[in-house]
Amino acid sequence: MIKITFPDGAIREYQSGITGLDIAQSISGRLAQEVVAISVNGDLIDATRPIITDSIVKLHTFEEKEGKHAFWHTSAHVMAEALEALFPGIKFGIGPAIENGFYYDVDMPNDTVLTDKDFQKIEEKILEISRGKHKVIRKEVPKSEALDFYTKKGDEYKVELITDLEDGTITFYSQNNFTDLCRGPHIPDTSYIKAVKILSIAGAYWRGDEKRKQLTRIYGITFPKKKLLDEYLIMLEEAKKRDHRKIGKELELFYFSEKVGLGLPLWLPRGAMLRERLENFLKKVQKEYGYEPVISPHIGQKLLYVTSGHYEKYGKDSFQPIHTPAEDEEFLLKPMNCPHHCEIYKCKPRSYKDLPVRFAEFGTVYRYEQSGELHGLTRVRGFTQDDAHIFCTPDQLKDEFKKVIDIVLYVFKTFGFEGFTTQISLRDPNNKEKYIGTDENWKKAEQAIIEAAAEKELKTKVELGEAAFYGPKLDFMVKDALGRSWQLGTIQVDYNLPERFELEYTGADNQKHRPVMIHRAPFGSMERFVAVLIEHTAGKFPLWLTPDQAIILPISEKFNNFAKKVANVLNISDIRTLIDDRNEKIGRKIRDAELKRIPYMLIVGEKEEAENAVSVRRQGQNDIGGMPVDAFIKLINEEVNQELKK
RNA sequence: GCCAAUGUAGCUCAGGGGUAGAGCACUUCCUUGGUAAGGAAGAGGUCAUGGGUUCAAAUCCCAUCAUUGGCUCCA
Repeated sequence: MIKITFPDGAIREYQSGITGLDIAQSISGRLAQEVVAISVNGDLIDATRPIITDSIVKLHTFEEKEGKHAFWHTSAHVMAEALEALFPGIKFGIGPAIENGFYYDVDMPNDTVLTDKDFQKIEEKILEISRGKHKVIRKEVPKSEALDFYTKKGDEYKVELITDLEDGTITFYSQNNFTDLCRGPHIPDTSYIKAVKILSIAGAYWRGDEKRKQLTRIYGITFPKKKLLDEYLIMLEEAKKRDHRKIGKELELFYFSEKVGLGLPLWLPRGAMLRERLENFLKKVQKEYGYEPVISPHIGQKLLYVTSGHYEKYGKDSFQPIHTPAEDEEFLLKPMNCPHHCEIYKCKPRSYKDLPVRFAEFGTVYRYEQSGELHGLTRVRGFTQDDAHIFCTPDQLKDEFKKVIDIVLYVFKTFGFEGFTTQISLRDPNNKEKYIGTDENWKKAEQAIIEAAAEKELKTKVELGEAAFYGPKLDFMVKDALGRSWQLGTIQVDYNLPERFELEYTGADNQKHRPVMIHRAPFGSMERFVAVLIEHTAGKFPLWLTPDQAIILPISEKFNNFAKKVANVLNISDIRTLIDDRNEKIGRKIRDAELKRIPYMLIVGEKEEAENAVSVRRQGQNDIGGMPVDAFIKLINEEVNQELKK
């Protein structure tokens, strides 16, 4: 007999060799139907594998991440079998489970091109295989046998994968007529898969290497219940409705013109006003934190970026230098604000008594992004960073870093990004050539970030090799209303630019010292932040920020004059107010205002005119009653104050 | 940059070798209506661009450009 400990601490005894499924069965028949994988002493394994020693066991259903992973991994295998049946001669790369579903990279036979017209027959074939209730069988194989299997099959991708594996660790999983190299774990049999959707196809380089062959990547998702698939598809529809490109067009916030150039957004009046409000919001916060505004031009001498190291690192992948006509001097479009700010620091001698100095600028920068990478406002070629650079003494670094964290947290709170995560990006210790700067400085910088984050009690994930080339960083990722993750704010420590620009301050000892620099952008860029905010709010911006706060809807044209009077009063009181004086019925005006996501609709007719009042309707709600104009102004002001409260 | 799909009116889209279509938006007229679409008429398009095939191309073929979904990249 062996002892099995459950997550709640309960211990039960079972025969040695019992499986996860048997354990589930001993608890309830229903559970046994739902368990798709188990963890034994922290290792995720098949629910059908025997357990032979005392163990801590956790049962996973599709509800859990681990269960989904096994479920989708098996689904990838089933899809592979379906593809092999439909397209004989197809070769397989890798086919993992991902956050939402799975994919398989395949090499289509004879250059067949797969299109979305093939999706349905693939789905049908997958369901046909699933219904067969084929057991998923695990088999450990020696490396020689594994190589032999795929060499005979003619699948060079799998052969390459196996060549890199160590003998003795190789396992195959089979279901029905299909065998795949796989670490597992997998669900017990194929019948768990009840609903499937092939989502999209895309090209993907073999092993992520653009020099190697491009395979076809097929994305799909499966569920143990049809209902779950339907819900997922509804969620996808919802995400599409929130797409910032769509809402940006509907609300006339920004526009892309082919003539202006790809990736170069044009901010329309309502978008520009919104952005201006965002900038003012941050300027106010920054002023409180002791930042000073600076302004730098959009181009700079090539030498500036040679000094900073950006030219060496990115020169080839940037917009190419601009030459002056007479002298043939070279200028670069500004890809970063920091070199300019370093020169501002150098404009006069600095004393330790002056530090820290904090230069802030909404600086527009230009970066050459590959054409295929451009995407709405989230990936553009010209964008404005809410940039600032803090120059401080090494002793001040941690405190300054913590103050920046405070600003970022305040920003996130104000905009309702509750579920953010943070990532500390450090240098890859095995690949130091990728970075500039001394080991000692890197060590100090990394240490400061780790400590500051810990002292601010941030839950961080540490990633090696993700640092910027000049220093480590702390990034903030927010999840929007649909749970998608976006990187926004960033804080980076930099010992290298002060070195390269030979920045100095005079210490209390009357000696020259080198300051440390912090780069930081709480929004990241105005473009990306607005995009994420649109998707997060579905275009229903907070009242203080939204382009139009109120719209007056006269019942008929007879009340247009009164409407103008009210609008005038409100606009004078800094409430951004429109009038809908079209020759339309009130129902129509309400509908259009709702679709424009204007927070307050003020209906005025005979009764309101007599009482100098408005009848108030909140967007997304119904009539919330009438009130005097003064009372409405108070209501708005209170709501705005509430939104901006610290 | 690479792979694939797409490109028809301001927007969303249907159509398809032989008069260019719908809904919304727009203009004018009627209507003056109390909480999510009042009615009528009108205007609006070199069917992305350039070539080719054809008696005839928006439709078929090729190239280019752009958009979308991925891949690679991301200071």
